Amino acid sequence: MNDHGRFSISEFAKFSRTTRDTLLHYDRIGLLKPVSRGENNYRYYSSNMLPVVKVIRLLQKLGMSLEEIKELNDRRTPRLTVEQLELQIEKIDSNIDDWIRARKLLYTLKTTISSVLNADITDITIQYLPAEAIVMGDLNDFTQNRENHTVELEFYQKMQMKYPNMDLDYMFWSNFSEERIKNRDWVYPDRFYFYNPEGHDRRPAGLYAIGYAICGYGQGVELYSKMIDYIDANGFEVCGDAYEEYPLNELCVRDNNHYLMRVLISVREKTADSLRR
Amino acid sequence: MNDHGRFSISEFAKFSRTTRDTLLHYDRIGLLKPVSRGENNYRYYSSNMLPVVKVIRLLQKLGMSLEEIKELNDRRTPRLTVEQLELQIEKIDSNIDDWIRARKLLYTLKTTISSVLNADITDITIQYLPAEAIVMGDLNDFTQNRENHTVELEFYQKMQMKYPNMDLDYMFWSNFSEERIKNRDWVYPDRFYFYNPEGHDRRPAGLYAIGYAICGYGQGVELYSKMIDYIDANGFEVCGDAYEEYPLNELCVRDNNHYLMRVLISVREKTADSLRR
DNA sequence: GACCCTCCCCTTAGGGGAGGGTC
DNA sequence: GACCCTCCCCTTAGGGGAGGGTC
Repeated sequence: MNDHGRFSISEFAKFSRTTRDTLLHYDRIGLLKPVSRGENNYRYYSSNMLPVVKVIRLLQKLGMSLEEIKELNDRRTPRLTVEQLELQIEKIDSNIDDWIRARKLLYTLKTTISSVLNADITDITIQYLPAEAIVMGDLNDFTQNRENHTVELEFYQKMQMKYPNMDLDYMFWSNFSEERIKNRDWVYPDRFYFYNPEGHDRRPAGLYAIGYAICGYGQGVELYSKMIDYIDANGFEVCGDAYEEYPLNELCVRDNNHYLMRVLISVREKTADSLRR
Repeated sequence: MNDHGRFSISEFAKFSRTTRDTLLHYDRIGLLKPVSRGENNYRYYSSNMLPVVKVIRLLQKLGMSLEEIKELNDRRTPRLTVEQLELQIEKIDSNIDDWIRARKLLYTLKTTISSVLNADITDITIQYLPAEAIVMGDLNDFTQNRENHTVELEFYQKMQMKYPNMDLDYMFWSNFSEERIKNRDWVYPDRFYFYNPEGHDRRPAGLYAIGYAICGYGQGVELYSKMIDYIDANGFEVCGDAYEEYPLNELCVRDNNHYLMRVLISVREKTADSLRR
């Protein structure tokens, strides 16, 4: 094995799966010079330089600028290289974690949207739903006319404290207590929650009245009245929390008055006792 | 939950873990406009826009330009979004695979360098070495004065055919047959090989004479003579292939005459029979 | 005809002020 | 004093020719 490689620049570019332009640029900035120049001034590369290109490209993908790479390269020793390699391996591990999280987020978005794509949204229905993993926030503090975004910010910050390792980039929705629903008071949600496969809380399994409305955020209040009438008229009664969420929202709908709101209200069949009242 | 968010641009930047400048830029190119502008012309954002920022950033990380993202965004419908999400999830999976491969490469480099950092390189030694996973090439064709880089290119291309799913970005080294060593002919290697945790071939377990030289590529030939003398003088004899590799090379050494060459020659103790000859 | 050279201009996604107004 | 606005200039890592020579 000798060092007098005779790969022309384009051959070497193909060999190393980069481009001629990239190699020209590396030469220009002094990061990677060809082993030799022909009498015609042609650049010649050696196969030994291949892994060097590979490592440069990898460090770039890991976020280093060519200048930083050049600096490392100019000071390289076996010991420093081992140190750097260990560092970069850690970075790769953290990248992999990031991608796994990102995947979870996209997957949750996908299943959320898919879940309503084929749903019949014109009718109110009563369905049994299995439990679902969510993260439920603390009681919101809407006293003294505190502004909406302050309360949201608070929720978000508390969540970050409580679950420092959890991804909080999910959309969050509104939860109303049984009392509030019975009082027909559905302006200020008691709590915020969001779906997350790792959530420790549960939207409990059970019967739910499910209704849909196409509307903007907070513009679908009349659905609640309709649902409560429907629940009563069909021999059911509210027996737990209500959940208001927007499976189709700005992420996939352009017109902000045409989001899809879904309301779930926990119900049970009326008992003889409740019928008597 | 209403839509009249009142996050100022800097608040929202912090909230969404981006920068003010980025949000300004998104506004400028029409990708993400604030929900409203104050009378003072201040930009106001709503918490609902948070996942939108997240998804934009994710798509960027997945290699899309802001223009492409804007285009998708301008045509978004629930169905198209689901399609896109599926596509991007596949991309993430392929990214994860890429990082896992990259990790393997860096890890192999690291262990290779580490393995000689503390080695005593002044003496020739005889050591038992366990088997090691490698990828071994076919017989090289150096007939008719074929050029070195042609043979290397051939090796590389054959390897790509043979192991289409294997990473070929490793450094490859020279293997000499027992005959060649006995004939003191170590210019043209019989085969090339490289270390790879997934290699199907093996550098067999057994006794090896191990020698080191600090030199440039192909400049350490006298080590072979020394080693053969040493082997003979100590009651051993060559009984298999020799391996010539450069654990410290351009990747971690600046001076191309100060690489570290390591030669392994397969040996066994002389038998009574071989002593008699 | 395909490949190589140098020189020069262009792009994306923001970052960094300057100069002036607002909370 | 801290934050907001607009306007304008700057950067990194190449890609895309043009104009001319080489295999």
